[in-house]
Amino acid sequence: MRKEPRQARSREMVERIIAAGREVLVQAGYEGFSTNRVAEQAGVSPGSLYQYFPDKAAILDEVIDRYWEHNAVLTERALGDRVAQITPDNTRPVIDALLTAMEADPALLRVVHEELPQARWRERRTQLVRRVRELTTAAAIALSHDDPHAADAAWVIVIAMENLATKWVLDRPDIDRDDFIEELNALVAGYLHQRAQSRAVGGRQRTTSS
Amino acid sequence: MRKEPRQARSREMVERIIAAGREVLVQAGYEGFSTNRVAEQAGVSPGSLYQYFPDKAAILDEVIDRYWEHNAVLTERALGDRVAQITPDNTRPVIDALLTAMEADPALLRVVHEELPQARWRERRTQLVRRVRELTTAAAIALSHDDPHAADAAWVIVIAMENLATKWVLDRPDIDRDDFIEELNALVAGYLHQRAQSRAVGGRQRTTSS
DNA sequence: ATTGTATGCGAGCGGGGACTCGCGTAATCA
DNA sequence: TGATTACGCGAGTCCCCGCTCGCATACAAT
Repeated sequence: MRKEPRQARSREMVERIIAAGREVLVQAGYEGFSTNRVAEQAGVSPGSLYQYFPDKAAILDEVIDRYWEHNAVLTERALGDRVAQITPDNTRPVIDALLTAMEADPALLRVVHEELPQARWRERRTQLVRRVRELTTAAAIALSHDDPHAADAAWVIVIAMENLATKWVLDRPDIDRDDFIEELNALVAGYLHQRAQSRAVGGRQRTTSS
Repeated sequence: MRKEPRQARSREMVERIIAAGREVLVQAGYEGFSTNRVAEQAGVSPGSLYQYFPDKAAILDEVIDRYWEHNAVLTERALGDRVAQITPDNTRPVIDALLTAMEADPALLRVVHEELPQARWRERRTQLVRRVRELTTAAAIALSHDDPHAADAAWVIVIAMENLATKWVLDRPDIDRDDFIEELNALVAGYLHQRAQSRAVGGRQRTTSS
C-alpha cells in the first residue's frame, strides 16, 4: 500500500477497486486484467488506483489473497465439528469441506487455476492445502505407525485430492456430488489399505498379487 | 499458414522460427513470448515471421502441437510391448510410460502446465490422456464387469495420474522414482479393489467399516 | 470563515508489442 | 542472359498499457 486511506470515502473506494479487480479478473481473464479496465469498472479514475496501490500487481495480490482467505474460512466452517469422525476409512468430511470451498466461487477458481502463472502465487495456496495434509497424515499414521514412506503417501493423497476436486468443479464431469465423494473416499481408503497390506506381506516390492 | 514455403531456404527458416519459439517460451515464459523476441532468437527479421505464420498465436500453436505430438510418441515407445502385462494390480508400465513422457522436457512441461491459459489448448492435451484412459478403463472393467460407475472410476484415475505425475516432475518432491511408481500403483490397485469390495458387500453406501 | 490536508480526476507520457509495407536480393525458369 | 517469382529485411505504424502529474474539490481543524 502506498498510503493509508484515512477518510471513510477513500476506504470505500479501495473496497470498490478490489471488488472491481475481482470482477475484471473473472470477466476478462488474467490477460485482460488492465488497470484502466479495473478503474473503469470501479467507476474511478486511473490515477486514483495509484493513491493506495503501488502497482497493478498489488491489486491482483489483494484479490487473490482474499480469495484464499475466504476459502480457508469456508473449509473450516464446512469441517465444523465433524473432524472427530475422520478415520482412514471415512475421509468424507474432509472431502466434503474441500468441495464446498471449491464450489463457492467457480469463476475465480477457474482463473486462479487455469490462467494465473502459478509460480507467483505458490505460497498463497498453502493454507487450505496444509489443513488437508494435516488430516491426511493423521489418517495415514493411524494405519501404519512406522511406515518410512508415510510422508510420500500424504503427498500423493493431498495432490490427488486437490486436483480431483478442482477438476470436478471446473470440468463438471457427469458425476453426482455424493457419488464423487464416495469415489474419493474409496480412493483414499483403498490406497491406505493397499499400502498397509503390502508392507505387512513383505515390505516394498515390485509385484503384488491380488 | 499464410504461404507454403517452397524453397529449401524458407523451409529451414520456418523450422528455425519454431525452434526459437520453443526456446523463447521456455526462457521468457508465456508472458515474455513476443514476436520480436522470437524473431531475434531465430536470427530472422520480424517481418519474416509473417510470411508463413498468420499471427503470433499460430507460432505458439505449432510449438505446443509439436510438444504433445512428441509426448504421444514417447508414451507409445515407453509402453512398448509391455501393454500385455497390465492388470488392475500392475499398472506400472502405464505409469512408467507417463512419467517418461513428462520427464522428456520438464521446462516446456512447466510452461504448458503453469503458464498457458488452459482454455485455449484444451483439446491438444487429449492424445496422451486418451491413451491412459483407454488402459485404465480396461483395468477397471476387468475387476467389475457391470459397474454402472466404471466411467467415474476411470475419470478419477486419469485425472489423478496425470496431475500426480506432472507435479512429481515439476515440484521434485523427495520421492524416489521407483517408490513413486509403487505408490501410484498402490493408489490404483487399492482404489479398484476397494470399489469392487464395496459393491460386493452391498452396493454404494455412505459408511464402510474396515 | 480560513487554512491546511486528504482525496479524486483524467489527459497524457514513455514504452513495448503485434503486425505491415516497400524495397533489395536470391533462386528459378525460359 | 533476361525475366519472373520467391524470399527476406527492418524501419515504421498503430495501439494499448502501466503509470504520473498538475489541478480542482471535499473534508477537518482551528
